Amino acid sequence: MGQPNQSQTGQSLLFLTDEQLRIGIEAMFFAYRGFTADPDRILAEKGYGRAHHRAIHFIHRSPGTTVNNLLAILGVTKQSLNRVLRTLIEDGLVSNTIGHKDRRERHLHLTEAGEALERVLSDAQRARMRSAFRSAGPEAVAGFRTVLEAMMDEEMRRNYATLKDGTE
Amino acid sequence: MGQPNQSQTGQSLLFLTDEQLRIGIEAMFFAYRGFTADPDRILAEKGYGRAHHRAIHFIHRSPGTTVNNLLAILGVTKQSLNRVLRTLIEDGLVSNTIGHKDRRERHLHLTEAGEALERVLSDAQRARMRSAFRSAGPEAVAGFRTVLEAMMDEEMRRNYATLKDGTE
DNA sequence: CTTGGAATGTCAACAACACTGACATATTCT
DNA sequence: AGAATATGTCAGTGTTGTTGACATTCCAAG
Repeated sequence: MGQPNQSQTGQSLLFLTDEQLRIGIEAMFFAYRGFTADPDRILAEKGYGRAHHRAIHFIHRSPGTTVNNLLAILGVTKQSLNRVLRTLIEDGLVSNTIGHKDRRERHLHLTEAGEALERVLSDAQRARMRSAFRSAGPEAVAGFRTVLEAMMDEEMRRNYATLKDGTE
Repeated sequence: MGQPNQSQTGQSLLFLTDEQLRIGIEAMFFAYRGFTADPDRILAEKGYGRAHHRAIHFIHRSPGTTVNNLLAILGVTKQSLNRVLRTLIEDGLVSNTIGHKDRRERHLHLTEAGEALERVLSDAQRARMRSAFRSAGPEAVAGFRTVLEAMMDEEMRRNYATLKDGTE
């Protein structure tokens, strides 16, 4: 693994050297920091954290989703999610309605205040993404997406794909 | 800015719609999870966390670096870094030598055991990165890097650039 | 040389948020 | 009726971030 892999078919695989991979790894690290920096600032002012942002984002994305659905997407324990959800409901940002088909389920929606916060957060995040996309150009963006998709766990790739299709 | 990319009929800017940006945002989210998944598993077995991994990675990358250098790169408080560093030193993974030019500084190095753990961790992370790069191809990788670089904060982009050059 | 400020690093206490485990409740399925 | 499912809660623990206080070392002005 740690071995240099130069004895392949030659220079066509130069982008797979350990050095290139290290650069990719550090690019991920630093870029993710930028990716979360703007929302983090807004959330900190309001006494929320990144976990609240994730919940708000995916409830906005899939209105009426259940707690179990959210659990699968976020990949945290229900105790952890519940703590976040409880504060969001108490603060009137998320509503919690009993399912009519299966009354065990709780369907989650953003309230008007919740949608407002979501907009502020995603505007900030989108602004940075837009600026990065614009300066990189469409082909770079396509490559960006291709690599990220290949980096996901299989299970997450499925979540991503269904979200990508917009079919929920 | 200078060139006419903006004044076109919108066709060429389709990749900047809010929907496309949302997909990019979620791709970052899910991919980062995959990116950290393998090291996280190894670290959990040994009772360490992601912060330990970051410290180990950058000490390996820049042997002899000082605590202050590391602080600038990692972007955390010195108290937070110190806790992590202390356990690594206690466990014999990192060595801590007083600077001879400036005796306030501590120069950090990985011990043999530290290098061994670094290798295990980065092998795991590189394996995933390599597989993603290989299946995506060189052009996608170039785009990936371009977009990530544009997404960083200015300050982090400087850190990244100096690391990228390998000049420290 | 001494002294005071700046730089560097360490210790202590606290908060956010993840985890596990155990358990309660309501509902649905068999 | 009893098993399984979906949700919520309580208690305890660990990592990692924060602030505040403090010790050590260096350097430069007096």
